[in-house]
Amino acid sequence: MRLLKYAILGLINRSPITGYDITKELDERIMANFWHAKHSQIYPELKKLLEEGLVEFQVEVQGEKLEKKVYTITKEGKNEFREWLLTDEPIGVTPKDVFRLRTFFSDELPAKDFVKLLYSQLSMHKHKLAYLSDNMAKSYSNVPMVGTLELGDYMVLEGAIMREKNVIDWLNKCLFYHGETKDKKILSDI
Amino acid sequence: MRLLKYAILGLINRSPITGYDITKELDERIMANFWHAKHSQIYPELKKLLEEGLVEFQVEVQGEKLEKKVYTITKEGKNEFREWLLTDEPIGVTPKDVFRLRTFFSDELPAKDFVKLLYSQLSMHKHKLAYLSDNMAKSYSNVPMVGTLELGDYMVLEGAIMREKNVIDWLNKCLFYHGETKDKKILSDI
DNA sequence: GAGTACATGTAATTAGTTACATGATTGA
DNA sequence: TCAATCATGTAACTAATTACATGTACTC
Repeated sequence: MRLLKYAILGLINRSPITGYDITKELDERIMANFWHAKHSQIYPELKKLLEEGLVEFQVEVQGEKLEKKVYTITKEGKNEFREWLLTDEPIGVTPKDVFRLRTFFSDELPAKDFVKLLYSQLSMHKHKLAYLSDNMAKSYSNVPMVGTLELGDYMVLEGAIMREKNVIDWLNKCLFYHGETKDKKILSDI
Repeated sequence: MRLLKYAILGLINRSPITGYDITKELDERIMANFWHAKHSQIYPELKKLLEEGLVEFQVEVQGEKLEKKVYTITKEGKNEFREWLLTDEPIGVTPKDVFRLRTFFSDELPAKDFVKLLYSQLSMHKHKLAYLSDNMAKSYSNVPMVGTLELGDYMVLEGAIMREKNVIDWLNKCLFYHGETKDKKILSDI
């Protein structure tokens, strides 16, 4: 389905960008909440898009001689991207989740060992939630208008926050089933 | 990281099973809520596990001549599986989500087209939630005991239900941001 | 001058999907 | 007898990760 193609095309469509910056978007910034790719996948894909005439680039020189390729989208690229954006799709297979795989088989483990894993996951997801909430608070004081670039960012960021909260709720439920009460949890946090 | 290895090993560890039935578990049953693989990936992996001495099989004959291989786990297999089950891990990259990719770029679309996509996703996720809830109601009247096989099933099924509810909440929020009120939604459902 | 970030690529390997291939069993 | 399901595999291809490879710019 060439989905990476559309992730990259969409980014270039937003504004001219280098392969390096595309990598950063997909690796650390807001897009990392629903897509990711390493630079070793991005550069070959850019080459392909170039051959297909969907993007083009101009060389910009940074400092004395460091050349960077700034990609822009072509008319054909914009058309293909818009067409893809409009297509509806079935919800497809549920993404893989290693911790749920462990949870499924957790009866093989002494309960106290699994509880330890639950607390560890809980701690990591709480940190991630704090990071995302902080990002949200710093970036938006209210919901952006429909039709703006910012609303897309806002919706996916809110989705990521809701997802983390939900995972935390689930982990707490699993802890509860293992006899771990909120009181115990608070003590363990100190 | 050979994660499919552990998914398969865990299943065989639960009880002797054929490649065909492993496929069904990963394709349609409860495991599909957090892992999946096609038979074309499973049969070669079973071969590998066999070579590594982690599993073995006996041939059972169905009817006149249809042979099936029933796999069981070896002592070494059980040890490796238990060791893996105990290891803690970082939360890792967020899984890819095509609809969120579209959402991120939704400003490129006329609002009414994106709203249509939102309603479509909402409908599909509601159906999935109904299916999962039905499954839960039919299978469990209360939470299984700690240490039972059933608690693993219960926790991941509950996790899947919570996840669907959460996605539905998020879709409704996105619809709200686009001026779609609950009233409108109810009308559109008729 | 050293370390980090910027910048772009390729090679080798592993993971996963789609298509090809074959045959038996069961129930309507 | 026909269709669906049971049952097991391989081949070709696409997607993704890890490792290899190189050089510049900026800041302390």
